[in-house]
Amino acid sequence: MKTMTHGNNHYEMNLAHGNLHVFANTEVFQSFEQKVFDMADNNLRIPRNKHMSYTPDAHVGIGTCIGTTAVWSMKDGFVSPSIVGVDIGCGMRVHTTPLHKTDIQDKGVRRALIRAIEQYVPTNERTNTNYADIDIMQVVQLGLKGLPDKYVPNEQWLTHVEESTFKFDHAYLENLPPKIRKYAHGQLGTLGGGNHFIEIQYLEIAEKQQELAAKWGLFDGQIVVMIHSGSRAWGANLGQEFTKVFREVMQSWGVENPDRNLLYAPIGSQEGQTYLNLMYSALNFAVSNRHMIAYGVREAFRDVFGGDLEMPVLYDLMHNYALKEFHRNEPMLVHRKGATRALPPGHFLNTAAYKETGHPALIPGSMGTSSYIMVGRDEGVKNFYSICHGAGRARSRKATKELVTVDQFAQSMKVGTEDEILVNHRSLQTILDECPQAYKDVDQIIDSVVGAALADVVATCKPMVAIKGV
DNA sequence: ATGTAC
Repeated sequence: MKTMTHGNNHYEMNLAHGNLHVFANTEVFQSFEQKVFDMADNNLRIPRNKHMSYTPDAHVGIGTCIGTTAVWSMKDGFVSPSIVGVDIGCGMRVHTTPLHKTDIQDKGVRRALIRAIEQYVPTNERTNTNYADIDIMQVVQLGLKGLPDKYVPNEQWLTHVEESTFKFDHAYLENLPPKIRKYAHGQLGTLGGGNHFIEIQYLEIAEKQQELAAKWGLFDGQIVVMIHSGSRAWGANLGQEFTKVFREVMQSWGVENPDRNLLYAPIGSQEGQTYLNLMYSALNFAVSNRHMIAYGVREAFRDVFGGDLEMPVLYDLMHNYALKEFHRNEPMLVHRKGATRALPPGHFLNTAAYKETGHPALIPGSMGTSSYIMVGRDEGVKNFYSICHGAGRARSRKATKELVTVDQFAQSMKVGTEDEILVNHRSLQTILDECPQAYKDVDQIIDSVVGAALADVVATCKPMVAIKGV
């Protein structure tokens, strides 16, 4: 196997079935296990691939590694539910506040915020919202534009997002899995489990980015709310259903891959079209879910700090999807599975509000560590403007529970000190598999991305409160 | 990831 280097932190590996680009610093690159490269090689067996890459947070996933960007031409390419991932539309959202760090340093105030947020945003399995005036079928068809006006505080909530409506052919809704509607309405505006979270953080603006930060309405010491959630059972049901559909149709075509969990079909096939169209319904659910979580968080902040507190959206964007994008003079299907789009200043794909500056790329850390607000660079073109989606898991949930003690977890949350990061759980045991020790060192990941000239850090977000589901 | 489960 031959490995070429293209400048800092950019490797190109010549695998048996095609080339894999890897963006990582030396330390991170050397830490990858062979399994992730074998997995890439299986993915490269899919014909006519235009680009396949790993960001530094890459780790083994089902069929395809988390941290993959994979591109095909819309004309003769492939679509893969395995390279979208099971949590379709999973993504990040940040809201700013006028508050300063010192306003919530008091633990009593922070505990009041946790209690208030939990009143509006269900965080436990099987706890639901009850927005009687929301029609869930309008939401999955029209995204944010399918929500009643009363849940849209102002126009800005519709413009500072990757897309307010993901357009698709609604006729395909006839092919929805039968059980998908069952819990959908009650799950809109709920957090979900696993790595999903709501964090209250304060900002440290990067020295060289004061001007851009000010343009985005950010200031040093500012309190912001970061939300990580997805399309809940709606996307999971679609993912499951189409895994079955694709496996059957691949069998009937006689298509073989060493990994039975790696499923794909031509974009132009009936199965490919059905999946692509319905995937967009999950993206509409996901962005609306994060919107409604944010709406609940805003209500909670208003209960604590007064009814006129404004919480503008900074941005909402996803890291699990396949989008049709125009690159290299043709329409391409860009899969991002645990990879974040980071468009540079002036790029035509930017939403109008961020055309001039490039949009905020929102990168979560692990619990108890920093998160980052970044901005893409022109050089990102070499990776179709994809950067990391977070720290990336370093070990499985099971292995984490065996390795890390609750005490070690508590220490990393600074429990008992003035700077303790407060959590909504009585015991850390419940969420031990989400401790920072389960993840790679996020600073190494960010260093890899910055060093590869894919993006720059605008602000570091330091956690003060972490709200997790189960 | 998912009121998980060929």
